[in-house]
Amino acid sequence: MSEAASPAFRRAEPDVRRLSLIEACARVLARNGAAGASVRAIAQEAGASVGLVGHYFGGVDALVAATYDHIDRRVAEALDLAVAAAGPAPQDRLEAFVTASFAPPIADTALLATWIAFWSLVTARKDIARQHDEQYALYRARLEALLGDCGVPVSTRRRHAIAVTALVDGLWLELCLSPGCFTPEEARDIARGFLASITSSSR
Amino acid sequence: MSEAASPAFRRAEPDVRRLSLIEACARVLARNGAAGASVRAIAQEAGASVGLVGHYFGGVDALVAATYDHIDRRVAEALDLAVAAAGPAPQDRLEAFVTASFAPPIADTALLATWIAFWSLVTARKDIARQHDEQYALYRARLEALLGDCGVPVSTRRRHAIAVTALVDGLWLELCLSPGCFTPEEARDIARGFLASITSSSR
DNA sequence: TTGCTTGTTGAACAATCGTACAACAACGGG
DNA sequence: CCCGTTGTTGTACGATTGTTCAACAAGCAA
Repeated sequence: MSEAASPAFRRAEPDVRRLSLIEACARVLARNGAAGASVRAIAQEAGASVGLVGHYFGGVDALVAATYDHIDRRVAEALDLAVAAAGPAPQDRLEAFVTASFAPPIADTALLATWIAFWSLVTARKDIARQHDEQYALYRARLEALLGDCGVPVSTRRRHAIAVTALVDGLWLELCLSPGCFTPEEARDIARGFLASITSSSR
Repeated sequence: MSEAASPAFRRAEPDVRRLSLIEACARVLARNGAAGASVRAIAQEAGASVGLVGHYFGGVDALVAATYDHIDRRVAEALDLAVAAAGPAPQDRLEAFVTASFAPPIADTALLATWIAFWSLVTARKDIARQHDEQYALYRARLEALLGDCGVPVSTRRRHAIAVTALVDGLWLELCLSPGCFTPEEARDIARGFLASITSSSR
């Protein structure tokens, strides 16, 4: 009697497997913090073997960097979605872009864990520092474009983009780090007020 | 012939030894990042043995927490110094308090490393989360007092303190994380402009 | 079916981790 | 001078780390 035993494992499309490892890494990061994100913990979370991490990413640091990159893209998509849902008015679009950082899925402790793990690599590794610079520049460029649509002149656009980014980052960080200190609504109102002071003065 | 060999080690005052371990921890954190802050690396940096860390702090996490606490106090002292040097005018004192974060010794990659290492513990450990909440509340209370001196009414004081803290934290973070993206002077100007919009509207 | 490609596994490895603890020695009080 | 206190040392220990790699098997082509 020939018995077709269930396969010991499934072969996956490279991209699919990569994604499952990345998502597992994000979950472990959120659950155990940066210190607990070991190869074995991530592999177990993904239902794969330890060797696969090395096979697809070469090392743990690279996997963390890839996880940051992936989550950063997801954040960017969430921001795009918020802007698209805001309608055509430039002011509304700018406000939607900014305040989306204080609501799910962006304001999330799980995201913070990934960010912190990534930041802890920026100081030591040069290539990761460059990756951070690039993604930060990308975010600011999007913000500058939205500011431009609201009539903020080129001369002050860069400066205001830096300011808004800092304010949002600071609020988001504290919101994730110690929720209960202030509410997402308060953060949103603060950001709104700041945007109003910018766009009203450039008209 | 009785030879008085040079002592193999010196006994130190408990506080002195604690401090030397804390400062060594900060240096290692700055040099190797959060991942490289092992008991052995810290002990070697302090010129002490591995056992002393356990003797004085009980564990590495507690040492990192103590390091954060110590550096946080040093930052508070630096802020006090900046305020004291600013003179009597409330506006000047507030501005000095805020803009001091963008200059040495506060704007420093070494400080950032300590902060990140500490943040990475906040998610996982409850007692460290409470320590963070307390120190954040302390900072904000100082800021609220300075805002009050500038005539900001009680009703909006809390909200503005949260906003200023977030802006400063965001600027400080990015300044340390990728220096060269914008200058300390730009950060200072941005913070100044924000403070002006707060204090001028409450008069 | 047969054979090849290659995604996948998991054991093995050296290195490093944090903690515990018995032995040692510096220092002050007798 | 000696003796007790205690700060200090460093080894030993088991657990865990990241990485490597030979063996295996899933899936596809012929």
